[in-house]
Amino acid sequence: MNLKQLAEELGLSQTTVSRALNGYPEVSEGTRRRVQEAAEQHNYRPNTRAKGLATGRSMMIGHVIPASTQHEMVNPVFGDFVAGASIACANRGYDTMFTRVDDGDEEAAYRSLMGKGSVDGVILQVPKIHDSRIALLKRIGLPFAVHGRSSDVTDSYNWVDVNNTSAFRRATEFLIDLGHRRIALINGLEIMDFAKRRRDGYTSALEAAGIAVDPSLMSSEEMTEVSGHHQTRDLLESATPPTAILVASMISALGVRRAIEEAGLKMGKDISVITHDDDLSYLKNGQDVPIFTATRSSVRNAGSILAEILIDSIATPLSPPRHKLLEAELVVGRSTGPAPA
Amino acid sequence: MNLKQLAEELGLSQTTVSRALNGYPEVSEGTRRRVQEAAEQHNYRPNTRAKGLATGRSMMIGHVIPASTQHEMVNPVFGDFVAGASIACANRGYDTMFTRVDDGDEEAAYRSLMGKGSVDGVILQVPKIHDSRIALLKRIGLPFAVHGRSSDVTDSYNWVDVNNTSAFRRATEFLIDLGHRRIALINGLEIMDFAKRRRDGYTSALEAAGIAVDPSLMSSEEMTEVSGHHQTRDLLESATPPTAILVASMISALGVRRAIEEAGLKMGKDISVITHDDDLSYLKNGQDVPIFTATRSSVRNAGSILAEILIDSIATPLSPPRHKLLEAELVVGRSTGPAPA
DNA sequence: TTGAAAGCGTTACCAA
DNA sequence: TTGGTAACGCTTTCAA
Repeated sequence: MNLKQLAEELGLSQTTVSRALNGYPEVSEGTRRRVQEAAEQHNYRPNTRAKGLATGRSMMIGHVIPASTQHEMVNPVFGDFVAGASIACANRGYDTMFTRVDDGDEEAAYRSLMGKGSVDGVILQVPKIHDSRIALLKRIGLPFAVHGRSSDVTDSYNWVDVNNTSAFRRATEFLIDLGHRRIALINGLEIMDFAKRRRDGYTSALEAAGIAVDPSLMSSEEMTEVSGHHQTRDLLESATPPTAILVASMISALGVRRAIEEAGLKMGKDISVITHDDDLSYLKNGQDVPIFTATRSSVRNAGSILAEILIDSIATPLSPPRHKLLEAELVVGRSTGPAPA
Repeated sequence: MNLKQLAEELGLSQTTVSRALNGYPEVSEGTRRRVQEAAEQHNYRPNTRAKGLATGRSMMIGHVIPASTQHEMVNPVFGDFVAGASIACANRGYDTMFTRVDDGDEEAAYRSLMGKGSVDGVILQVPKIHDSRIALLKRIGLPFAVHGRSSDVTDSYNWVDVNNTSAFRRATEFLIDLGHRRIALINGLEIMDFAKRRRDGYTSALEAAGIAVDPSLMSSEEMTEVSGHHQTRDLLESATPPTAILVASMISALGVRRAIEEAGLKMGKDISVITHDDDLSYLKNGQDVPIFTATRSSVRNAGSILAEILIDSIATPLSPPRHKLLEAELVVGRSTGPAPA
């Protein structure tokens, strides 16, 4: 059933039926009800492509996943983020599209999405410290928003991020408070912006406590079980092994646990381990200090906020962000778009 | 740049340009080259929605993810499957769309996708033993293919599955060969078809070896770390604990490991544990017997084959599957569609 | 080998 | 408050 047939059945014009269904004010209440009922009864849904062609919008938000980030899909937070974003999109009438590309084909993918008009905007994840995608998207004019920040990029853009720096600072402080002095950091690749921020949090806590930063205790690799395993093994085999380990990723942590077990050590007794995905807080001077709190739900929340911001910026590219910015424990949202016209 | 502009620039009609770009034979080679070069140079891409409207196809394959299956997204095999499918789709010119729905809204989601014409077909995952989605999709005429099977469904449909039964039979045989007699199965929820098949493989191996199936050694719950943990704890606390555990999911296995560690037992010494995601084979009478081999790449492969099958069935709904069916170690593909006209 | 023109199912402008 | 009609950007039939 299409609009034409529905209109004929009702003895009305397509125009009126369309208006009634899309909530235009100039339709009489009686007509509107009649139209809505008929539409309901015939299970009518406007064709996406026709609607898109007429309006010039695809009502679709894209996610481009390069192969190298592929293993990120293993990461629960990826799923949480995407779920949060896609629900928020759906609430605003937007669908979610995935494009999986080989490394190096990303630029082509964005150009293609833009050229074919298949999406109204894209969500960027896992930005690098210097991320060329941002400049590209600005250049070709495809609206976007970033989950995370890109330190070296001076262009303005919208982003939402977890507060990695303060989370890792607090975690390090916690371990210091427990009496640890040799605290290792098992980090992700530090071309990733979030990894750099995490390290910054870690080093700043050490420095504040007057503990020298020891490079041999810091390790930066892909966040996989295999990497986590040998990063840990190397640490444990060194002349002066750490008494505590701070792990940036739940996936790496699998390998960390395994290596500790293999070394015959007992976690929590011989060595302390904190992972970013732990839901953790502790009492300090009678105060409950959060460390990593509900990371996964924060990320889901971030996805949903980010989607909202993106969609707002699509609807009215030059208006100020009409968004309540969050500055919650772990989620920081900020909109640094151009000033309104 | 759109077709009209490109045609004007070339001094040709839209018709000819369209034909040249879409590989129609009746275009002279000279014209074709000229058109292709101009298209290349201007970075022209046909608008998806216009093309879709004209052809009646959306060139989009959908995945509907209900909230309850959400946690499946945590499972690496989910990512692998989706990656395999989406690459295969891309190779055939199809995009991939995700719809995340609340539990119970699935039926509405499929109806909506069909009604709006947003997808040409959908991929079903994690079928239940009796799965009502299959009948629904047949009823509304939305092409689909299933990753896994639905034992209680008698309708014909296309599916690709991992051979769960034989994998779990072999794994159980392996443990029996090692001398184990009290082998536990930590399974997913057995309303899922694959979970039932896994149990069947497990029990059939026990029966073949003359070992009585002990219900107290079989546990069936959600595949989460928390469940895996307490399933294992219960097993270990029983009067007659198992000497080996067969775990259906890598996520549950996290909890299993933790529970074993907490009980002060050592894996591989006090108790043997095999997980479905292990890449495992063993020597038996001088022969290398595969157990779980490269499950993740099998699943990726399954995704790709399934997408191909789905797309073939969309293109020519009544033709016989022109597909090479696989009967590899762990992947079984089979097409049981209606006979060709 | 090429082109004109009629769709595809909507929305949106301009009249009535 | 309603309707006629021209877009939207492409494919496809029919003619030339």
